[in-house]
Amino acid sequence: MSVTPPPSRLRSLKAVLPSSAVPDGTRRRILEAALQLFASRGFHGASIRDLATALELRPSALYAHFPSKEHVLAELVRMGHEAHHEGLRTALLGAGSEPIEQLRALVRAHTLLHANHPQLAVVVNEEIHVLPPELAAPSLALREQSAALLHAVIERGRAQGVFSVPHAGVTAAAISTLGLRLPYWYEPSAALDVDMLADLHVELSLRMLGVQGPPAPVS
Amino acid sequence: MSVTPPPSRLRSLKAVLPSSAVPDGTRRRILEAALQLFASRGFHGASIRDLATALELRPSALYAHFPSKEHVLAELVRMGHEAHHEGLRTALLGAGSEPIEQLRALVRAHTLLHANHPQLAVVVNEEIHVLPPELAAPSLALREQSAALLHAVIERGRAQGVFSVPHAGVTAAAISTLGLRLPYWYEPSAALDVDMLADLHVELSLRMLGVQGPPAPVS
Amino acid sequence: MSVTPPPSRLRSLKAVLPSSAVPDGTRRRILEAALQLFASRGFHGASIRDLATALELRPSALYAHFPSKEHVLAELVRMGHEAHHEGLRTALLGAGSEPIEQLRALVRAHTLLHANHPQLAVVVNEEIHVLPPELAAPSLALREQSAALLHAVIERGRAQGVFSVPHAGVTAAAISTLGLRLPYWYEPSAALDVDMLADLHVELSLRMLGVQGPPAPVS
Amino acid sequence: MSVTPPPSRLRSLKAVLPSSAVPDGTRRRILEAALQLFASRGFHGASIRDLATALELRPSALYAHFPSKEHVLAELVRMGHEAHHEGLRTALLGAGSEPIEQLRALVRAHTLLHANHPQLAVVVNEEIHVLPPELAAPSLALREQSAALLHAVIERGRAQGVFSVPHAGVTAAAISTLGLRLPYWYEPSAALDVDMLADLHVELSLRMLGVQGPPAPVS
DNA sequence: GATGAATGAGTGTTCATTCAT
DNA sequence: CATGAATGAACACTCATTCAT
Repeated sequence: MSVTPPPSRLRSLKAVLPSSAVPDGTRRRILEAALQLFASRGFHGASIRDLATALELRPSALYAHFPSKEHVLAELVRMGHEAHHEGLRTALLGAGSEPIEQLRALVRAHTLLHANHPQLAVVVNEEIHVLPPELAAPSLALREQSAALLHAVIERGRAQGVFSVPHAGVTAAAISTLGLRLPYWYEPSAALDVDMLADLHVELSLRMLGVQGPPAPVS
Repeated sequence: MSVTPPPSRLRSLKAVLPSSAVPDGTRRRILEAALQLFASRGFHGASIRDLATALELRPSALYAHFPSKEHVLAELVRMGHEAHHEGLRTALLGAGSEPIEQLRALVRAHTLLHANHPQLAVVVNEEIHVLPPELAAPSLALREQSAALLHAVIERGRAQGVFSVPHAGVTAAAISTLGLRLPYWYEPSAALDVDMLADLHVELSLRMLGVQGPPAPVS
Repeated sequence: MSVTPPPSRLRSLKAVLPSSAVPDGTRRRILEAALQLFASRGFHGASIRDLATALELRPSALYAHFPSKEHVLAELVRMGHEAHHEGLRTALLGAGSEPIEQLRALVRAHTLLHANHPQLAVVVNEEIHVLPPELAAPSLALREQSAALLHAVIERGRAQGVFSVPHAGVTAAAISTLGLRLPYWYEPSAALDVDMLADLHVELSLRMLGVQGPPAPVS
Repeated sequence: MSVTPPPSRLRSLKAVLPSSAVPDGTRRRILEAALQLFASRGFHGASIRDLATALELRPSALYAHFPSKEHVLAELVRMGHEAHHEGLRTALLGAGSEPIEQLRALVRAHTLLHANHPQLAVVVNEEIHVLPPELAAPSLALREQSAALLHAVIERGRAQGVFSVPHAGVTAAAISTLGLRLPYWYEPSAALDVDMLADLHVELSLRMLGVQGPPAPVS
């Protein structure tokens, strides 16, 4: 009966995998289409038939590449967490030893990842809970490692007296959150491109950490 | 057949409706059970049968109270937005005319609502997208009004020179976001109760707005 | 493509449940239709859709009465074993204390049950192996009790010297087997009705046990 | 996904083809693995994928050797019936002209075949019904010829007055049945090896035919 | 001979919903 | 108000089989 399109929580941008690790071919196409569908309708809201239709394949063909729908999600979630963790780690490595520079690098990378891969960010954060524990575990481990990177930088900055913060945990959560909600409202534009956005998030983070930034430009 | 419990994205606290507007009775019990289920498994992940089972009722009995599963969600989403909007409006009314006091009031109310009603916050933010436009519209309108309250305060503060901010929109988004992710990590405790949390969010918000707070206490 | 009817291992007699314990209604109709289908095509060869079609129902309607296809089979297998065990026990109770009379009663009951309920005999014996252990267990327990009845009679007869047998176990198996293959070749007729058949099996059993019967009639 | 092994109706002995007519190679390996699987799970319960997995092959590889799954079964059924018929014929040829000796030979051969090739016995008897008539026909013809051999011996013995039997058909069925259920309970052991079993079946058959055997040994 | 990718039909089962009682 | 029985569509997934390589 229904001819109206199903509701979607994200604009239908082309979904882009962050990793070059997945070789071209049907497997990659499945992951990309699934990323798009899971991001816009949720794991339970997107059926294997929807996925097959989007790929111009028959549902059964998917099972030559993944043992189950859950495994497709698990792979996306794993890739998302790895790209995120790798992005943070690489940023930190190029940032010298100053806590302020390290924080700049982390926040910038965090924001760029979420702004450039909004679908993956959504899937990773909203759908990981449908995975059974054994499929979610590797990603949850990575997540903790990534959180630890931020915490360590904040603690070092505090120890050195460059950060001044009422509550390290809540502040760290606030800084993380800056990126996590991006996919729901941000869309790159000339007036606010990803680079400017990253700069703004860096500035806001430093303010929360009690670091006096340069004088704020007019809006 | 399945023995293992389905994965859940939230701890299974007792779900609590914010409003006294719903009279006791089966209708209220349905809303409370649905809130719990939709929050922990998502709208598509929780079936009418699950809901009926949780209520010790037969699925068909629910249709005497709501015309469809979607209408149950719509009602929750509406209540959530109304409670939120009402909470912000009330806070603002009691806050005097100073932008700093107004912002304090808004952030405090925003944080308390999300900390005290985590299930409703999750359902309102993650599941509204499954509603067809006509059911989602009233809530989306309220949401814009609530956002406008925050924007107006920030703009007034800026005009009066008490807020100094690199980008009003991004900063407003950052402040809103502070509350939205709470349900995923925050749990009230003696070491960090909801009141302290609200104070911390106020402090972080003011810092982002360039307002020098009191000297930060250690940890 | 295929328009030819699926192969069947049994003639399509009306399947008859042995028990009056199942009340009339859809549940009973399902059991009867399943008995017919499982007997003629095997559990795996008969689909839920076949069953629903035979009942002029939609497949989903079956799940209001049984939680799974396996549970339908399990119920049939249980009923078959209970009817069998009950039949043997009742026969034995009315047979006095003479081993020969007791054996007569057991063989007669065993044969009548298999001859009168060929579908149930086939399902019970050929399909029980598809049940998971927990569903098969009660029936397997009954089966052992039934076997024990026959063994006990043979042993008592041997102890009293009225039976003379080269190997009790093999002979007991041979007597049991007399009934088990009946559904594959026997069809009641005026020339060989179930009563005559039971008499013949009694005679053959006694001969195997070394008991001199009455002079054999000419074919 | 399933971790528990599928239920099986036969112990997982190594399945052994009776015939040296099948040359070594993949075709023979397929037949042996199929024999094992069809015997333990039934034709419909064992998939081409199961078969390929057991052979460490891909499903498509099987189609270079057999045109369909049904043809694999048909070949097994044909081989089983030929081995059986050949076994009976050979036994009869070496048995002289006395009905008693002929019957001894037939029963002995029948029992040895079923005891030594339980999987084939099960497949031949329980799965032939899934074959379409044209694939089953040759085997059914052989089956009738084998039955005719037994009937002929019984009739000659009756005509000569050495057998005395209440009903030739029922008695012949009883004698045949002796072998058919063997795979479900018999396992060769030192206490009851196949040779002893064959002797016992000969003895039981002769008793059913009214021939006084040697005095029965104790147990 | 064997493979990997695909197909089309079909599997058992669950879905939200209806309706007579 | 609530139930039990039913529906029709959809679900994730498996089936035997094909075919280009």
